[in-house]
Amino acid sequence: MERTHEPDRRYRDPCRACIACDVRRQAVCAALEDHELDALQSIMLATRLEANRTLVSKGESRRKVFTLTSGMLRLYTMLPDGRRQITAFLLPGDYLGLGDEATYDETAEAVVDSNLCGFPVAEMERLMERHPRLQQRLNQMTRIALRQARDSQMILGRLAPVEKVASFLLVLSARAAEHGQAASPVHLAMTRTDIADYLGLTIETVSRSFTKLRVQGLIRLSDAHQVEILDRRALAAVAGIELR
Amino acid sequence: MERTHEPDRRYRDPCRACIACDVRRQAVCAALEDHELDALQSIMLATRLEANRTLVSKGESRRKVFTLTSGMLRLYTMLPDGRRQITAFLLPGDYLGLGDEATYDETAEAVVDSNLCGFPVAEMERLMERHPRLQQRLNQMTRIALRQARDSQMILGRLAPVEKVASFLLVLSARAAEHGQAASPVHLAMTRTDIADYLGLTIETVSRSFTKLRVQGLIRLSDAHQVEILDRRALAAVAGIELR
DNA sequence: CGTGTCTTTGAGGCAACTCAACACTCGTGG
DNA sequence: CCACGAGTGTTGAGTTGCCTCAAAGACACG
Repeated sequence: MERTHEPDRRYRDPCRACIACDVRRQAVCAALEDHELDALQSIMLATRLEANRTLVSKGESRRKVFTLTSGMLRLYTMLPDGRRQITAFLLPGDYLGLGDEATYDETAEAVVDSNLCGFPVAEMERLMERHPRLQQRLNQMTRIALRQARDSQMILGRLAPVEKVASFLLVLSARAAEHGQAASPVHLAMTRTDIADYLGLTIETVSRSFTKLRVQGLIRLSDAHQVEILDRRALAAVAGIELR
Repeated sequence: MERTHEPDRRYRDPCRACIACDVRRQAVCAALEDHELDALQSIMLATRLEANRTLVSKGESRRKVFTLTSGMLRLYTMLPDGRRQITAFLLPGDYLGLGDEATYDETAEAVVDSNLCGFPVAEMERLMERHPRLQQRLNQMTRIALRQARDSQMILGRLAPVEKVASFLLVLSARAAEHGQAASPVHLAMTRTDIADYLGLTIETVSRSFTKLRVQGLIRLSDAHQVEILDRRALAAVAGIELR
């Protein structure tokens, strides 16, 4: 499933200026005024990543950081015996490289074909010195990531399988809404294996949980990757979790 | 177990200047030079917190932030039905209030009698503007917390009970060593209930896991709260996790 | 129309949870 | 001094539910 050979296929698309970017208002660059974007754009390297390709591997030296502009990434770590824990799914606007260590502390792979803006770490740091708001924005994104990780701890540690899946759907729905998309037909770009490795379950249990929610009339599955939320309130009750 | 009545018993201890503080080199204040400490000290309010007292509750308005100087705190959130997930144990030098929202997003309680430095949020923010390194230090601590939370996701999602307990011991041992204490007789200040709520287990399973590790000769329990690590390598193998 | 991937469903076993009892420590008070 | 009770931890027995193993269905692609 995961390949590691040459992660990047770079290209420059002159038509696609930062100022007209889809995630202009959600990514790090939201911290900059329009007229400041050039500085960012000049060190930016557009990157296309095919589905299931590895962008960066855990332990690799951390030379570049990225903003996801389209598609989806999964961040994970793996145990020696192959068990995998996905710690986050990145959506457009999200940032990769929040850590400040010399190496990446997680592997990042594309869930579907994705586009990214890559920035050399050294130049990015120089830029942040000149534009403190860029730094601030990044710190804010780190705090958001921390909150999400702690929510995830609750989900992993204390929720039953059906509850996990219910809360997963609600979180995805909320995040889609934040990105200006419809909240209800939730599109699950990832496979059941990904969901299982994110929720600490097996694929069979994930599948059975979807079935349970469907039978109870809380969701409708037009196909395995399109989930219509029929009863949000009941779903939230099953999730047993506060909606943000 | 948790009480919420008047969390703070304040006192000023003039003999105990910041400059001579136990956690001078580990807490936020490590970012300041000795001669800059006055600024911090002038807005500081020493706080003593008895075991099992609540310092801040989830949802409460976030008026103060804290540095733990001695003792231990647990951070947790609770589901409506009483299930609890502890997301972190804070050790001396750790910071409470990394989030930037208007309210605390987790409850913090003392595991044992603890001492803290409290800082009004508004004054702390003003101080950070004047001392950017303070801000930087806080951001660094946020990134460390994020990494710990993601490690915890792996532990919660993919490790078996014995593996969870083994890795818990190793993490505590490593953190004790960071704080200049002995790595081997690990002192577990928290109860089995706390450990269970941190690792996503029941107290019985935690207890049985300790017994298994003991029977296998990996640890020695002089009492329930003193764990001697007899075979660190084997324990790491059981934990199945990289040692940082 | 085969082939491979992904998903769903079924059957059975095992491990973690539930329930219960007991050991131990530490105060308190008779 | 000992009895008592509360709180905490350990151990045992039984059950439930998730995981394992297996098979079949759904779908895309060549």
